[in-house]
Amino acid sequence: MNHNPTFCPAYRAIGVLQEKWVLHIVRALLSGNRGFNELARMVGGCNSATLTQRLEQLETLGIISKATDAEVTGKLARSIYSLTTAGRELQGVIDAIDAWGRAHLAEGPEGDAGAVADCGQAEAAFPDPGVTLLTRV
Amino acid sequence: MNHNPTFCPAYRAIGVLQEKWVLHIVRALLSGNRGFNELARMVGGCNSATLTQRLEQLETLGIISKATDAEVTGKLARSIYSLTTAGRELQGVIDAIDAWGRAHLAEGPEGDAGAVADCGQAEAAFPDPGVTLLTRV
DNA sequence: CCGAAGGGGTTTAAAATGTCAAGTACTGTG
DNA sequence: CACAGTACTTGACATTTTAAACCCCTTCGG
Repeated sequence: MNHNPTFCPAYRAIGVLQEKWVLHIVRALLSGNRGFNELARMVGGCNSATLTQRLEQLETLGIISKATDAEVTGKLARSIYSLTTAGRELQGVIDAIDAWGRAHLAEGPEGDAGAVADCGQAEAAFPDPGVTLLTRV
Repeated sequence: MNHNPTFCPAYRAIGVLQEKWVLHIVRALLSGNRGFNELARMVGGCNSATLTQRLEQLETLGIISKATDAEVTGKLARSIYSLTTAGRELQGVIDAIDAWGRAHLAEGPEGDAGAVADCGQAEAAFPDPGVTLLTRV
């Protein structure tokens, strides 16, 4: 088996989804449309530079779309990011990851079993670093 | 909503799966156990240094396991990587990504429509670079 | 015995990427 | 008017990935 990027959609899909933050962004957007700073706060740990870049890439790929809120009076309109149809269909991927995570990552390396909060609809802003879980060596 | 790493399995799962190459490695391993070089060829584009690191991390996470094949004639210790139960359960995630990829990434930016090979069981070795699809800016 | 080939890596420095703290530009609020 | 909020940009800095060597070991062909 090979996963030649040119011919294999799955290989390419992985290439897109494995990019840092995209899964987090999609997950945040699945729960509703968001503004830039709002998104930044939700994915917790992604700075504006990286977020701007990812957002542009995802827009180019047709996964998200950016709308400018015309309601705002002045020149600076509030940007609103939302998922396109293609993006919304990533729900299945997120669900699968979510299910796997609950089954195998419930108690982390720290041993905090029982602390499996739902976090699906929580609202507090966490300025937490985007920990990787993978121990860098 | 927040995806606090400490309390949210989904957040952590994303953290693990978004690491470069892990999805490719898991996908390769889902089709059978593999040796180091074999794996390197299959994920096409991942060099040995990175692969070694990822493999170690995935082993630590309990997603894959490494065995040394003692059967080989003489003392040639061929390493064999395989998925653990947890790793095998990522099949659902891969399937979801695969389905999404087929639906939305079938014809890439290059416009090579119709070239959607199955690639699920293909065997040729592709020394292709791990293209990212996301246009770096 | 020697060299080439295959397997399984490690080491190196450089290139690619990601991150951080600031700063820009503009507006609505107190 | 100072300040907070919006959406970014910038330039220096840190981390990650990468290619290319290099090492060890075994089997195969002369």
